[in-house]
Amino acid sequence: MKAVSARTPAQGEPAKVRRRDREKTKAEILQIAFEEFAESGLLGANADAIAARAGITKRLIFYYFNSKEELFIAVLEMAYGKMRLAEEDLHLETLEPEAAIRRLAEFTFDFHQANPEFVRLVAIENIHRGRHIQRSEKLTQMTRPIIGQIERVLTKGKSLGTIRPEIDAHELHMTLNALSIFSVANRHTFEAQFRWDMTSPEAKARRRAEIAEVLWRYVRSDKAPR
Amino acid sequence: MKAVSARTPAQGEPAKVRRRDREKTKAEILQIAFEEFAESGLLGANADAIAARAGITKRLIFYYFNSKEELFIAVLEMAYGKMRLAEEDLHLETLEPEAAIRRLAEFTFDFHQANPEFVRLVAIENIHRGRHIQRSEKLTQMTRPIIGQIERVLTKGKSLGTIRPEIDAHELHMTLNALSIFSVANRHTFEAQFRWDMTSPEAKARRRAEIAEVLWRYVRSDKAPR
DNA sequence: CCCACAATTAACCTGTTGGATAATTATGAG
DNA sequence: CTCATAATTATCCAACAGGTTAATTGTGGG
Repeated sequence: MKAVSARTPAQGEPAKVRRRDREKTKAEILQIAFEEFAESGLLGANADAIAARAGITKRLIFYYFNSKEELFIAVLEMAYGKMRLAEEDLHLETLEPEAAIRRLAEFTFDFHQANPEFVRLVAIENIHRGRHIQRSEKLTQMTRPIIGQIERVLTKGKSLGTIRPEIDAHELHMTLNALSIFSVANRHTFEAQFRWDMTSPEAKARRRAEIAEVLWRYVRSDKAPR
Repeated sequence: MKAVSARTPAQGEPAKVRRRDREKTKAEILQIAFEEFAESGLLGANADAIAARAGITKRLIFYYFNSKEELFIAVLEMAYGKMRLAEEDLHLETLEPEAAIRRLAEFTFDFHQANPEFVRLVAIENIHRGRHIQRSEKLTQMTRPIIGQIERVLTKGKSLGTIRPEIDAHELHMTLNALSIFSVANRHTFEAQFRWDMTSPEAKARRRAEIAEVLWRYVRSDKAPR
């Protein structure tokens, strides 16, 4: 909470007097654009609406981000950046293989459940055939440290004989993401088809356990039945 | 191939003279709308473009389908109907549990790979929170016979002791669909992040086998290691 | 043969919305 | 204090696109 100007606004006074803070303004636009894009898609999101919610003029959006598409790319960069950060906090190395795999599964599931806007954004970007993620230097460069973590868990498990030698880190990651993302991304059509509530705490808990189980049974060695 | 009018068009003559066939015109609009919606989404798809490709006037679309949203619903109904039909041709009952589960996995994978437009359409409908699928009588009524088939396989496997008793048909179906759909729906962001080609014949074959393996290892009983 | 009706077309209308032009205002360096 | 510059606003615009009005034309039944 840094001082914004010479005039100190009275406590509780609505901050309607916009201070000229480049970074803060950009960050606010980005956050609101994130929500709007996740809600309505690239085409559905409306620049006027973003400006209104951010309490600024539409022109400012283009002043800082040039075009709607570039704004969308910036939003993607921010969203993926946050996930990457969260992944770094996982310390799978400290755990035994089975615990590590289960923790990884549960972490991924929880992350997607807690960030449905992110999941929707990814779905939207895929509808657009990944054209923006490809165009972004930052995103094509951005490594995903989680792959390294998974590889280390697998190596350890394979040498201990508790994990099958043929398991591949990328395939595992794909399997896990597929399972985890589906629960958020395909919620609506699935619920409509089967009248199956996927949002209740019980349904979520069940699915969370199920995914961890699927994953562990997939990787575990046949020789070491538990 | 039924006769369309008194005048028989010469072989190879472009059928630019539109015959006044209500059902045929509707079907053509529907097919092209399906492709356009899958390609560009509900908002991105363009009525003029659909009309142009169908060789008719835009007005006809609204004459037959009232609005873009209703056209989209009709497209969804057609697409889900086709999947339902395909599912009926699966005869899992004739197979032993393991073979049935593997066949189910491979069938589902192949269907999604062969019908990426369908997968995209489902993703698009989910972005719109399933609002159209909910509005459609036909779709909310439409049962999915595959669930019954899965249940019968599970029952058989459980009584034989080859499938774990706690496996649930809906959870299994969700797991399989998640894995299968992901390979099509999230192709682009996944490929961009990991530079992992998911479309080569080898990658597809590998993934296909992997999914069948995941599924079987998930459902099989601990007592009967193969 | 003809006419009622349905299929189809041509032309139009209007709200929306990315984006642009140009003026304004706050701020910090000197 | 002041002035150059950057942040911000007010206003406008042109294209696009969903939907409509009204006219036209083909066809099958009488």
